[in-house]
Amino acid sequence: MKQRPTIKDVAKRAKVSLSTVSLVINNKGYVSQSTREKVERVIRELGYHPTRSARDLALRKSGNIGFILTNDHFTQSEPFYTKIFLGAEFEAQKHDYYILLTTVEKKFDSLNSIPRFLKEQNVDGVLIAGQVSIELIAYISSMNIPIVLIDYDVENHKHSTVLMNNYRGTQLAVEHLLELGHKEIGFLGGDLDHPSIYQRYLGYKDSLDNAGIIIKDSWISAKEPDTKQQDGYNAARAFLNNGESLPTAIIAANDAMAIGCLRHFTEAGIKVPDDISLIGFDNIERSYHVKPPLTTIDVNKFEMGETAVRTLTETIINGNGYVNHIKIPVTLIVRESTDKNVDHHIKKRTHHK
Amino acid sequence: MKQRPTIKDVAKRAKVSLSTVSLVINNKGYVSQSTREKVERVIRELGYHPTRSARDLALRKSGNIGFILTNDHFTQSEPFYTKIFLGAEFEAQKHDYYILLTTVEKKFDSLNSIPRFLKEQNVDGVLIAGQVSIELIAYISSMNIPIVLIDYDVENHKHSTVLMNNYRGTQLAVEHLLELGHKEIGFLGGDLDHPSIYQRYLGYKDSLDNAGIIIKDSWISAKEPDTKQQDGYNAARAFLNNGESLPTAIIAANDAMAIGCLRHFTEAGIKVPDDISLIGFDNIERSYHVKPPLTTIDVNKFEMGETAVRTLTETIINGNGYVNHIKIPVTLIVRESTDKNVDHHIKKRTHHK
DNA sequence: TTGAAAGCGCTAACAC
DNA sequence: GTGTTAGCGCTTTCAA
Repeated sequence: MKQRPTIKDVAKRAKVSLSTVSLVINNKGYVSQSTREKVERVIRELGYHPTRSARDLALRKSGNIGFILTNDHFTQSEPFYTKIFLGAEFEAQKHDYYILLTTVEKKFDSLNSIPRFLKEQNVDGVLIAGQVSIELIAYISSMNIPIVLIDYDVENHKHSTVLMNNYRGTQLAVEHLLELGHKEIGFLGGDLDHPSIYQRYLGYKDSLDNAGIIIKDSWISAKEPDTKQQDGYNAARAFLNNGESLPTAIIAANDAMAIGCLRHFTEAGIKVPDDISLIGFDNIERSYHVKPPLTTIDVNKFEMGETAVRTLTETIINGNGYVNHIKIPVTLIVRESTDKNVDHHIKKRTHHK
Repeated sequence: MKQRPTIKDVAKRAKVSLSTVSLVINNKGYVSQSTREKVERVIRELGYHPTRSARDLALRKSGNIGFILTNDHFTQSEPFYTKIFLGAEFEAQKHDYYILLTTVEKKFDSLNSIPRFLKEQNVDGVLIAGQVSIELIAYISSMNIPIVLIDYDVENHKHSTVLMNNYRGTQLAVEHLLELGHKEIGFLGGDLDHPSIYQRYLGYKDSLDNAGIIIKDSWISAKEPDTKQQDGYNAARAFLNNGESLPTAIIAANDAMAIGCLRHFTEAGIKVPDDISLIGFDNIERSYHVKPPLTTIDVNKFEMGETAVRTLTETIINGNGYVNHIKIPVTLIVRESTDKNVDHHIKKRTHHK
């Protein structure tokens, strides 16, 4: 790094003391308007910027926050976490923090899984995104470093969380379908043990309850082990084979499952949305490219990152007792997979007579 | 950050001076085996770790390297740059550097496009990945900060580069096809002005030249404006409509174009690899999922990141005069889109008589 | 409202 | 081999 001006140079040139310059830089204490302006001018002339390491040393902080996610999450093709990172980086800038990004393996391994910024105590707080091993979370927790969990909720912890509003998401989906005239609405879910999926299920169930609609067992398929495309495909087959009539619309636990479902329907000659409406969740890129494009639920990932950093900096300032659970709002994206196909059905039934 | 032991605590407890401890930590100078062991033991006992800011301040360096890529590149669904980042982070660890990742807009804008670690001079060197605006590169260059360009080659610059060996890639592709018995090999390229694409074209051309095969104009389509899937689709149509007979195999400038080409062939009833063999380039995720899975060229992204950091640290040490141009080796991934379909053709032609 | 001086934790001469 | 000491550039009492 090339030689650059120090606070001393600024002081000398502005003919004031070091501390005055420091006060100006940090907008602290009382400095007369005239000296302030003078100092600011010199700073500009010299192109002065405080040296981070010196400041951090004096302040006894690292000036960094760590961002941890799993390898899988970081290199997955859906840019979900990268967008969260971008939001985090944007907000960190406002608080004068740098973000140290690192990935860890899914399974905990006390030798390799511990990010070096933790070993070296080079962060003032940590952001954890997605399903990071609870052992690691416990480890960090034991170091007494402020933590904010993003898009992941584990039980029995005392950290702040930033999640998307899963419950509200399926609520929006149901409202949309009700407005279109649907009364028979199914839910295609995978692993209900996953907190997010369960919230989505609850949002669906409560909304129909509130609308006075009694959910038939045959409208729900939630026995799949996971929530991937293949699970959606299998679940769709289960729907078709259960001997009951299909609901007029289905809400899937996520887009991947919706796409799998769509694929099976297509193969079985069932048309979306003509024969049945379909809603996904997550607004992944592919949800837009399938035929028909999926109506789905979107969340602002950038905002998740921003909020997480804001919460983390507050925790750093207020101490570890500060805990906050934030749900980021979701929005309904209406595309072609939902329609008033209730009418079609009625028409069809009429024809059948 | 909680109170932690300093070098002073270690010295006191080990009953040695500060400098001895420092020497032990940094593996410098001469320290007797016995004191070294004593100090190391105390360090372990106290769980001591040097404070970065203090060290950086004393060393007058930032201890960070910047990693710049465009927003588009970072959030694209193909995890190309994220893998490069991972490799870079891995190597940075060895050199005791932290990586500050930031994205910039594609178009340069002197107000917003300049990463803050540059303004604040908080990096000792910079990695630039992909097509970052040349204005920004010039700006950084003017700051006299060491730069290494990754996967991007601009003319007239004096920086080190880490590129994949594009030339060797198409050479491998041609060799593979020749081994299968192909003699009529086409090239489906887009924008030949792009340095990487041009290298791929050259590798193709030179290999056929060396094999004594004279390339027919009709085997080459390189008039498309870009290298996306749609361009491949269009190029494939051009092939079919030029009135000449198709070559027996085609090498595309990248997987995206190959997939577009494949799609058009499928629509036109041309079977891959039965009627024609097809090779892509880049080994993107989708190249594996199309039917048939594409034979393609792969490069180790992780290694690109590692190499870039290694080169950068060398430049930081040796000064900006140090320039190195490194090509990362590529490998051929044989899948189902290539076959000895030359024989099929011959058979067909025989039948036609 | 401004200045002097101590100290943050570490490195690197230089002396012993 | 090991200890002493003077910074690195900044913040922050405490006086003035």
